[in-house]
Amino acid sequence: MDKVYDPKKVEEKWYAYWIEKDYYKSSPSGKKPSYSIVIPPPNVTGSLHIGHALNNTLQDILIRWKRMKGFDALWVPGTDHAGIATQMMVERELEKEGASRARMGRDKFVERVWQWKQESGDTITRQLRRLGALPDWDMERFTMDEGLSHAVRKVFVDLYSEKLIYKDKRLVNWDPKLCTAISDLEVDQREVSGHFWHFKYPIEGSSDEFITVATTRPETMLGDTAVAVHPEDHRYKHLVGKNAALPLADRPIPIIADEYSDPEKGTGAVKITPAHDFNDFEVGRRHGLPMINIFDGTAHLNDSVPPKYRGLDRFEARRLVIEDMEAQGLLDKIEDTRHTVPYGDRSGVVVEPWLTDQWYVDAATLATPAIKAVEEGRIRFVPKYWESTYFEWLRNIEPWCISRQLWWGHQIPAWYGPDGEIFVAMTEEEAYGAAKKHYGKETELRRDPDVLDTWFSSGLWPFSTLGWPERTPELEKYYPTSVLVTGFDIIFFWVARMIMQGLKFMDEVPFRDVYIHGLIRDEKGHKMSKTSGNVIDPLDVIEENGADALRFSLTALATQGRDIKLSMPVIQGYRNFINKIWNASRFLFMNLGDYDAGAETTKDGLSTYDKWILTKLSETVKEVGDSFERYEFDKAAGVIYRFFWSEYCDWYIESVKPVLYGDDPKGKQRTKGVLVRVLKTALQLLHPIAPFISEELYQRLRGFGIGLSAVDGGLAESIVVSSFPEYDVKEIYRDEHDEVELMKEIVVGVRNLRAVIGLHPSEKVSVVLLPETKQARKQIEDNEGFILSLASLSGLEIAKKDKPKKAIAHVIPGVEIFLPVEGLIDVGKETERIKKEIGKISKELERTEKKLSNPEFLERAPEEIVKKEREIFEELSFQIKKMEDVLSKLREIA
RNA sequence: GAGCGCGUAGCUCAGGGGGAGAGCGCUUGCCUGACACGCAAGAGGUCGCAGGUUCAAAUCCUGCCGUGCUCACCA
Repeated sequence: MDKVYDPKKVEEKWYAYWIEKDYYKSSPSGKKPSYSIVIPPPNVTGSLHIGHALNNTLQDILIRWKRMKGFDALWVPGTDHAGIATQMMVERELEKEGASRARMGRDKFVERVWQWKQESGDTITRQLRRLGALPDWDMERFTMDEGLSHAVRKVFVDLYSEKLIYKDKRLVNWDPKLCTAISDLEVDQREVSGHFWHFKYPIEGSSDEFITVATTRPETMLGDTAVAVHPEDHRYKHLVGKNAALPLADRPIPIIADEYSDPEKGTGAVKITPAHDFNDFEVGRRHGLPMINIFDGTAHLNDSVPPKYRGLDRFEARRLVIEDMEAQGLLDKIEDTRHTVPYGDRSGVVVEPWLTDQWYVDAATLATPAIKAVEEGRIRFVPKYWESTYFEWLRNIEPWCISRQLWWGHQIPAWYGPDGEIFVAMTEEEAYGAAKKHYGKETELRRDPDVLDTWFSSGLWPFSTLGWPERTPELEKYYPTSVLVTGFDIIFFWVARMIMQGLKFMDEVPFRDVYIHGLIRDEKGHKMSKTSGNVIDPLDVIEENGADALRFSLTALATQGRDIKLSMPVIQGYRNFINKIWNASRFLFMNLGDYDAGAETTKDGLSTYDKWILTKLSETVKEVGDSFERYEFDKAAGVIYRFFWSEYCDWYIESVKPVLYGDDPKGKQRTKGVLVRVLKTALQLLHPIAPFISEELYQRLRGFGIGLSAVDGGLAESIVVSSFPEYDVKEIYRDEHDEVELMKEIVVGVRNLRAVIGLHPSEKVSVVLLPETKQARKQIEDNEGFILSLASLSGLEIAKKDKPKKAIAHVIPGVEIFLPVEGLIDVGKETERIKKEIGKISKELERTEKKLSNPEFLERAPEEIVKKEREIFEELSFQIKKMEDVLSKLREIA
């Protein structure tokens, strides 16, 4: 066995083994209770980033743990077709080849995207395997699969027939680079520096009167159809009803009174451009104003503006409008300002409010039951406070624009007759059938060219992946799923929509729990991004430190309700832990030799230390199980870490060496038995978090004839299918536990004294112990070997009363420890050390005394608290008193 | 502007009414027959500030300060 664990030698091998053995498979026809998770499908174009690594590690932990607990665990993997991202990517590829989407035509282009998907679409799922994620690969889904597409059409048709989907002409967020509508959520509001341009609009029929408006978007003035002032604004009251002469465009526009105008803001008069501003749109509707669209789809000015400006880009137009206004003396002034501007989160260009026909979902209607489900606790967010984020959004939800002017995605199942009549149907034949009925004859139809927002299909994911609308065995057994594990950034995009759609079409919530984990940031707390160059690539980490080290790090850091600051040194720390496990096991294997596999089951003749470590193990088993149950991943990892390193390695293994190197054959077998038992149980606790090393070591144990019981009975041929340890009170040995804890304190005390005088670790000396009670005396006698060995002593004297004259001392509750010193003690230094110690303890004693002297405390505090406080008082008093003695001794010497 | 978090050791973070914790870093000493990705011993903290509730507050409440995120508005 290598001195250092090498993940490369084991990871691939065991992953292949798990697949070969079908451990990943769920079994809908089986009798086991179900536990199911659907993966938040990563973009098919994506590659594994650190956020995916965290998200999928947590899901894998839950699935592996539940499988070991005897559940029929289903984890559905898959990817999302990511309409815009994928289309953009393939278009870029085409560009390099000198081809283009437009020249190719729709069918060819879509075919090309599919071809790309076949060739490269599995990148991210391949990378998930490297992480050790073990979903049910036979259930892998893609949002554009035929089955899922069928579900999408069905949902569209049903919602349309209920009028929950409708077509409407209103302002949308239009991305002029991608030439498609996007939803509110896909708009990124960024604060930028800009200007207010104050424009003077002449009043019609007056040569010297003006009304001044301020704008951050001068070019839109070409589409103005009114100027609004507040009805109560005295400054402008006389102008209401008159017209302003819109400069440049040379049109009269009415001056209207509307409460939207805020007298406090700007000039108090506001230009109204109903076709290019959401607020103005509302004003326009109220007053029946014309809506003049001045842009084409790429945000170049169209023929609705004077010829001079036609064809200009919106920013060129802005420049020219300002210039022209200034030339006409109508530019009043320019103010600097900071304001927010909407950007497309994909394209990065400024989004235009643009008047188009789009398909909408009546989200408010679907939201009502979705709100109720969470209010009533049928869905539980962990941590709970995310519920308020969820509620706030759903209670103020806007119609959801679901149509996208793209080619890659689910084409909307709507067909138009020559007169614009709409036929929504599952298939083209059905549409034609309906048209024939409607028109009374065969009629040519034109299909709506648009596709649906990608989130529309991912909103169906928890049931569309399980075969809906068919009532498949999978759907029956695994819906609702047990938990959704995801980041808070897609609560609106995805979580809320799944809940709305799940309740609508399954009449049942899509998942019981929603576990929201944090975002991974760099060590300074900044978001990781390619542009800032601070990304930690999970694949690099795996390459360098192994998947288990990465997984353990992420798990240990996954505290609830906090983002994760990740850095390489932290990962290395957990890699060291993985290596520690390797070496503890290596130690065991080196000593296993003639191991009798029956030894681990014997309970007779267990030593105090055996019982102590078994107690610690049992406590660990309980805490790990409880932590997983509560999604407290960090705690589970922490408990395992401390148990394994600070108890098993630091104390148990060390305590056992004399036995292993001694000549008591029975004791050796018994000890090996306990070592094995503890190790294999610890490996099981570890397995959900660190699957590879736990499997590797378990397989090596099997080489010695050691096994774990399998969930399905018999011996487990892999730790994956072993039965997760259960807490057993019979394995708690309180007395032995306490006894060893005292011995550990004595050992630490002795080591402390050794360090004080700078003794070389190999130098064996003798100490004098003075126990306060008979019980402590007996325990020290019983554990002499332990103390001698772990404190590397040559001898140990248990004193009655006499304390050694020339010695340095250390006091722990109930025991005084003396290390006799050859030659002279440095009295000054020693006095200082003891005084410092007394000072520390005195402070604590003071606090206790204060409490105990408070009659109200004695009266009102619970009895156990008072009792405990008294015990503390006794302990501390003992220590102080003994150290005072030491001090006076020191004075005698001096 | 509104909502939600977070301020605990040098750093990253647990804890969450009753003796201040971990990891990393730091100091000192060690290649001790699993491991230097290691072992041992240490140093280091008015638990952001101010009030309040309580026998008892790092912990609960209120306010303030600092900090982060989300949503909304911006002529």
